[in-house]
Amino acid sequence: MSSKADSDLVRRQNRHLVLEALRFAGRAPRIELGRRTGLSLATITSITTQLINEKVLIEDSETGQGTARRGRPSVDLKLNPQAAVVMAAKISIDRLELALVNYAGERIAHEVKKVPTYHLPADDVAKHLADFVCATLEKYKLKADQIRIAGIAVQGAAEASTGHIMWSPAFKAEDIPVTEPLLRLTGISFQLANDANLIAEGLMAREHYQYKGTAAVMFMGYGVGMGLVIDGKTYHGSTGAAAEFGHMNHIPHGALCRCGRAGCLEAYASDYGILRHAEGLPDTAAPPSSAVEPEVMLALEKAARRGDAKALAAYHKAGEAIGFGLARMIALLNPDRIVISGPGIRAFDLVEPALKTAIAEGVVPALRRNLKIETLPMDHDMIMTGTIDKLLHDLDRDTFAKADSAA
Amino acid sequence: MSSKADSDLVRRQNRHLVLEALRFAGRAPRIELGRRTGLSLATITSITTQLINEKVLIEDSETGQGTARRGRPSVDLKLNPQAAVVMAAKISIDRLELALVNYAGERIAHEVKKVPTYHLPADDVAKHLADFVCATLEKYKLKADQIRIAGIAVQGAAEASTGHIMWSPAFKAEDIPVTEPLLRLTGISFQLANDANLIAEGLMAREHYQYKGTAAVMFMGYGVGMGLVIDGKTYHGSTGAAAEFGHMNHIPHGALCRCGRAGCLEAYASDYGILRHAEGLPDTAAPPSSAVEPEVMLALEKAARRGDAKALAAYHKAGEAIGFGLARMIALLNPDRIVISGPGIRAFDLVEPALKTAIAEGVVPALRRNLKIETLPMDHDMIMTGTIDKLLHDLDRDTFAKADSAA
DNA sequence: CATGATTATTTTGATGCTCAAAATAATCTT
DNA sequence: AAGATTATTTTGAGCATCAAAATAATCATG
Repeated sequence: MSSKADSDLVRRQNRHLVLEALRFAGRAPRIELGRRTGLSLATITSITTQLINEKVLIEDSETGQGTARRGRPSVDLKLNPQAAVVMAAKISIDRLELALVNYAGERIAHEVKKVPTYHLPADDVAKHLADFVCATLEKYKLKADQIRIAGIAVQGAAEASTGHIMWSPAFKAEDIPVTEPLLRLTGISFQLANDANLIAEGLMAREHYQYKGTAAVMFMGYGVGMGLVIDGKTYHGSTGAAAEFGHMNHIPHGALCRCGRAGCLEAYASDYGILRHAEGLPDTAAPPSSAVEPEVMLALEKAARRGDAKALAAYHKAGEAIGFGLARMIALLNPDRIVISGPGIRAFDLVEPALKTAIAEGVVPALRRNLKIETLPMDHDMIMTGTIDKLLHDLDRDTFAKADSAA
Repeated sequence: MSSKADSDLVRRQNRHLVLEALRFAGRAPRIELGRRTGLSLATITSITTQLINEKVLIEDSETGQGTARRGRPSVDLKLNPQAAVVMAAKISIDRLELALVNYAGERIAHEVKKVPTYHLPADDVAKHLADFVCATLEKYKLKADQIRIAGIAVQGAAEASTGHIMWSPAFKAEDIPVTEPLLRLTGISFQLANDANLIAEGLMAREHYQYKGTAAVMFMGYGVGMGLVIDGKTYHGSTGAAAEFGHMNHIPHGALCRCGRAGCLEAYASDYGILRHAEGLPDTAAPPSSAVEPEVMLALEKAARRGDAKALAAYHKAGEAIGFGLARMIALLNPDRIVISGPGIRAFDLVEPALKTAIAEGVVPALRRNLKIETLPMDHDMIMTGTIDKLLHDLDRDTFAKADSAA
């Protein structure tokens, strides 16, 4: 089991509790922190004065609501924006994105750079990113050592343990080293993670900052992805590349997938899979090397809504694939929630009937009795938001919850 | 996150550490407990004298190895067998089993009762069990309140949260209430769990008592089951009925399963599924209502080994089904180990080639690079052993690690 | 406008836990 | 019988939590 406990552990855990409560509430007086954490006011005083001395928290005299009640007025505490700078990056097709955020979670910067990613040699990926990072640091007059924590979100299979992108729709190249060269070129140590995992993390963390159960967050669009939250924690698998839902087999020896294998769920339910079927191409037709243009998918939706039989059949097939995929996931994990999002959700009404039928056919009733399936409109910023949430949370836990965080 | 920490938590966790070390070692002197737990000798003395006063531990003066070294001789500590009595039950087809174990893990009793389970009305299940429990208690001159913890293992979908057996091959009836009537009739509060989960728990717990990663333990035989260990802890899902691997869909609209649905993995890979295919019956042929006799399966194996084409094809199909099922699980969870066991493992050589091919076809290479697949000969006692291990572990954590366990 | 009521925070003293170091215990060596 | 050696216990310091008491900073009110 876990390791030995001592008074250090106690303080660390309770400091973390206070920081978490404050991150959730934004600002709160000591008495409310006591209520939220269950700690006595004496302890809250002890912890907060320490944190204030370390410049992790600040008192905020602006009374906030003019609610002039009698009695000594409370004084709000909040996270000190100056305590740290966080850098979050996002790699997607033909586009790099970078955000700087202060410790209070306020965005300092948001930069975008267009880079033709697909044909980039593996070794150039980190170079482009590093250039972008350095330019941004310079623009905002920051030194690398002021970045207290940094992370990168990428679509596809990201291996956290090695810091390599094993495979991503943004690149033709495979097994791309990222974190090691970035550290060398910029002096900043980045964490690499799959974008779906990060969205799931962000989403569930927001959910009253205390989601406890098991949930799957699925994305449909150019590809099909999934982030898993198991017993309240995002699950990353043994190498950090879990929940490859899009490349979970749907039909043995089935349709040809972008990844070169046959029968993956994506080959039926991603943009190109749907399109291929709607166009009457055989399942063995090679997937396109670049993303399907949004206009093309919009046109296909319109056709389906006009009643075009081929288009409808393609969406039906996609719904069936997703439904059986989810059914298999449910059989294995018995989650209490499924959240479906992604750009493809625009056409969710077209896939939903087949999806529901497939789940009904593929899952033992006992397992779907308490299951909630929700949809969530896609917001492209969710990836950045999730990444930032995770980084701030890690910073709270691993750095500022420790007693000597002063630095 | 977790709740507030105080000195109580510290003591509880460190007591647990000591108990765990002693359960693993069997017996050990204080100095070794210090080494194993990382706690100072002063703390070990404090904790152990307390535990000895509470009669949870005892000193064992029998020097053990006659290794007469110089210096003050160490004195071994061990778990006090008298500290508690644990009851473990197992429900399988036509058979109830009961074991009594003392706190040191030594078996006090092992009773078996033949009961024709299949046609039992739902309400009689708990009655039969209760009678058996009461008779056993009487035989060993024990009162119900001496049983400190009790658990039941059952094949099929057991819902821990409600204490109902949702569905089991042992019963025609469904949704059978178990723990509630048992408590009423015997005064003992049982935990209900799926047998595969319990085996997984026992297996991984033994593994140096510190297995940390993600593993799947699969069983093949009359049915197909799975127990999941995720990040070092057995995973039970939101209602306690996770890892219904046998009823994970393999082929949409596929072969008829015992559970009434179509295309479940079990319909291809369980004894009856293999047999049905070997006998040339259609996939829609109704599964038998009772277990396939072991002799029949042995005969089928022999036929396959003689080169009988139909038998070979049936095993091939089973291997493919299991392989794709595992491939899907791997895509989702990226485990670092898969352990395959169960009575069906006798014929593993017959299914293995197709199984391996299916995994190779169905899993992204990155996810199987570090994956270990092992087989383990089935030992029917594993279920009992796993149940007992889990109960003792729970007892350590929830009862004896608490400071006032004296009772 | 001074005094009391009220609410928030800090201080104080008690208690519990771990730990390093010193003290004790129980052996074997010589 | 006096040392050497190894295991355990005792002692005193340090740190954390908490309940209760003390203090601070307001509003209410006669």
